[in-house]
Amino acid sequence: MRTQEPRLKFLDFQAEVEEVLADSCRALGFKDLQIEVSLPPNDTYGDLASAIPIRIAKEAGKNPGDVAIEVASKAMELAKKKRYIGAVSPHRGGYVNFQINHSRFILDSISAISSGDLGAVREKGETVAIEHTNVNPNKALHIGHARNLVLGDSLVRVMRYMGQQVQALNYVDDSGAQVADIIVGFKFLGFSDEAPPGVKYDIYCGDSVYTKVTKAYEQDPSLKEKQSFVLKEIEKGTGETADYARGIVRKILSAQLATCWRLGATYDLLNWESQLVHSGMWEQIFESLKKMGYVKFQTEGENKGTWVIPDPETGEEKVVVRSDGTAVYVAKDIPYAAWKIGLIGDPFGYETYPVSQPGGVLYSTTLDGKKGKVHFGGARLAISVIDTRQSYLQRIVSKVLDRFREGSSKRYLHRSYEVVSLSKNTAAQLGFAIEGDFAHMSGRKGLYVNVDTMLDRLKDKAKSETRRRNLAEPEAWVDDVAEAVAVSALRYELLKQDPDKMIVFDFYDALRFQGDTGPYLLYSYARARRILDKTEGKPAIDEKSAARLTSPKELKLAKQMSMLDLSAETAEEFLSPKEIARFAHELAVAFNDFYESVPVNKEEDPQLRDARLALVDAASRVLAESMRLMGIPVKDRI
RNA sequence: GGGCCCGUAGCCCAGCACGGAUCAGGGCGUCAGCCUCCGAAGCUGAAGCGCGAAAGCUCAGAGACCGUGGGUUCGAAUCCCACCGGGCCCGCCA
Repeated sequence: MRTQEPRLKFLDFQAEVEEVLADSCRALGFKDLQIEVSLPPNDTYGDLASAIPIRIAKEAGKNPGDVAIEVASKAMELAKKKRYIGAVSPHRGGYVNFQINHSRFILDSISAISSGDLGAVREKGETVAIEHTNVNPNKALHIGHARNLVLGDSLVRVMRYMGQQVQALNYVDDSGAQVADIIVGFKFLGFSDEAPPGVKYDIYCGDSVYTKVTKAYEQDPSLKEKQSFVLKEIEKGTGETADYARGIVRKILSAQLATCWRLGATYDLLNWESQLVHSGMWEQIFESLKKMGYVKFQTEGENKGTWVIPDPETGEEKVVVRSDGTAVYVAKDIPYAAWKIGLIGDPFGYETYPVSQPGGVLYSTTLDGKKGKVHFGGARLAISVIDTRQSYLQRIVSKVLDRFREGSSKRYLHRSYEVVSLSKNTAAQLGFAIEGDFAHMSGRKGLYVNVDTMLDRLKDKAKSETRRRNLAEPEAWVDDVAEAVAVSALRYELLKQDPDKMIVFDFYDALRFQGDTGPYLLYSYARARRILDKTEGKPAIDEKSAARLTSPKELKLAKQMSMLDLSAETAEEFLSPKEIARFAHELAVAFNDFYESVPVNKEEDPQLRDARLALVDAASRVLAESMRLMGIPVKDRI
C-alpha cells in the first residue's frame, strides 16, 4: 500500500519490531500467528510491546513468562541487524518489550523532519471526493454547521497529507423551500433585500428575514401558497422570480463562503442542486432501476400511484417518485452519489466561480455543455460528511448504489456525526427558557449561535489577552493574532471530541484558552519558535551529539513527534481527524515538559545546545504540521 | 413497533475498532506553590473516611459503582445478551 518510505521514524521502528517478532516466532516453531504490537501502558516497559507470548503459551500449554523469555532472547539476536531496536526484554506476565535505540532514532527522526516536507506518504494516491459544509443558502452558518465544516475540511487535509487526490465538494441546495422562504419575505412581506449597513448579508437573511417569515406562516397560513408559488418558479429555473432568487442565493452564498474561509476551509467545487435536478441524471438512473425491477410502481394501497424501492431496514417500501411524478429528496442524493463515484456519465461542465477564493481556485458546475480542462466526480472513494439524523437516508442511497453496481457501497461512505446543541445557560442568554439541560438548535425559532458571532466573541477575548502580553505591537498585528487564536479555539473544540457524541455548546466553556485547547497549541508552538529566534547557535545534530540527548524528556519529545504519521494513518483509516487533535495535544505537552526542565540556549556546551535546538526545531515543525492538518493557523508569536 | 448513537471522577472528555502488564488517562473546577532564569495562554504539588485548632492519631488495607445485571474468556471499560436512563431517525417535507 505504501509506495514510499515513511518519513517519520516511529513507523520504521514498528515495522522492524513486527518483522523481528514474526521471525522469532517462526524460528521457535510457532507459525501463522497474527503479529500484533501495541504501545505499553507505561514508558518504563519499553517503546513497543507485544502480548504474543501469552497467546503462544495458551496454545502450547506453557507458562507465559517462560515463553516471553524464549521469544525475547530470539528477538534480541535478530534485532542486532536492525537499526532502531535497542533492547528487547521479556516480562513475566507474558510480554516482550522493545526499546528504541535512542540516539539513532533521534538522529534519523530529526534529520528526516528537518530535511524536507512532511506528509505525502503515498506517491500517487486515489481520487477521493469529500463533501462537506452543505449549508442551505438562506442563512448564516451556525456552530452546528461549523462542526460539519471542521470535520470535513480536516479530513480533506489528512487525506491530502496521506497523498490522496482529494476533491473538496460543497453542495448548494439553491432550489429548496428554505430559499423560497427568503424570497417570500422579500417579495411579499416587505423585507428589504439589502442588509443594514455593517451587517453581514447571510446573518441578515437568517436572523432578520427567515425566522420572521417562518413566524408569519404560523399567523397567516395562506402565505404558504406564496411559498409554493416561489418554489415552483425556482424549480422551473427561468423567469423573473427564478432569476431574482438566483441573485439572492449567490449573494448569501458569498457571505457564507467568507465565513468558511475565515474558518480555514476551502473547496474545489460547488455543486448546485438546481443543476443536479436539471442534469437528467436521476431520470437515467430511474430508468435503469426500473429495468432491474428494483423500483416498482404501486397500483394499489396507500402508496398507490407512486414508485417505491424496498426499505433497507424494514424491508417495507420507500417512495422515491410521488404520484404527481416528481422525485422525493433521496432521489437527489442518489444521482449525486452516483456521479461522485462515476457510476454515471458526467453531465457537468466546470467554470471558475466568480468570487476568488484564498488558497486555490473554486470551480462551479455548469450545464452549458462546455467541457473545460478540469474534471470532477468519478472518484474512487466518496465521503459525505452529514449529520447522524440523515443516516437512514444515506443507507438507502448506499443500497441503491449497490444495486446499480455491486460493491458501490464500499466506495460511498457516510461520515456521520452528532449535532451541536446549546446548554441551558447559553439558551437562556439567547432569550430561551428551556426544560432539561440542553436544547437543540433551531434555525426556524432563531435558537442558534452564528459562527461569526462566536468567532467575534473569541476574538475580543483573544485581543485583550494578546494586547496584555504585547504592549508595543501595532493594532493590526494584535488583530491578526487574535483572529488566529479565535479560529484555533473553535476548530479544536469542535474537532477533538468524538463525532458520535453530542456537543453541548456553552459560551462560558467555549471561551476558554487554557488546558486542552487550540490556543494551548499555538502557545506551545510560539514558545518553541522563541527559543530558535533568541539563540546564538544553529540547529545541528550528528551521531555524537545525538547520543548526548539522553534525558527522558528529550526522548519522549523525539518519540512523540515521530508518531505523527501513525496518527494520520489512523485518522485516514477511520475517517477520524480527532486523532490528530489528540496527537497534537500530546506533542505540545511533551514539548512543554521538556521546555520546563531542559535548558536549550542556556546550555553552555555548544554541541549539546545545537543538538537540542535541532530537536526543538523538528518538534515545532511537526506541531505546526499537525495544526495545519486541523486547519489551525500557525503563528510564530502570539 | 423497528433502527442508530451516547452513558467513564463535582463537571467535560480520552481509552473501546485489535480484550491483557503495578495506579483506567487528560482537561475544567478547588486548594497550595513557581516569573532577577529560553514567553505564567505555562509548569509543579495536594484532595479515602472519622477525630482534632494543629503537628498528628484512629480506621480502611483480597473484593474500592467504567449506567445495571448476566454471559464469553486464563483475563472485560473494551466482545455478546438483557435491562435502565438520555438523544436521534423511521413522510407522496427538504
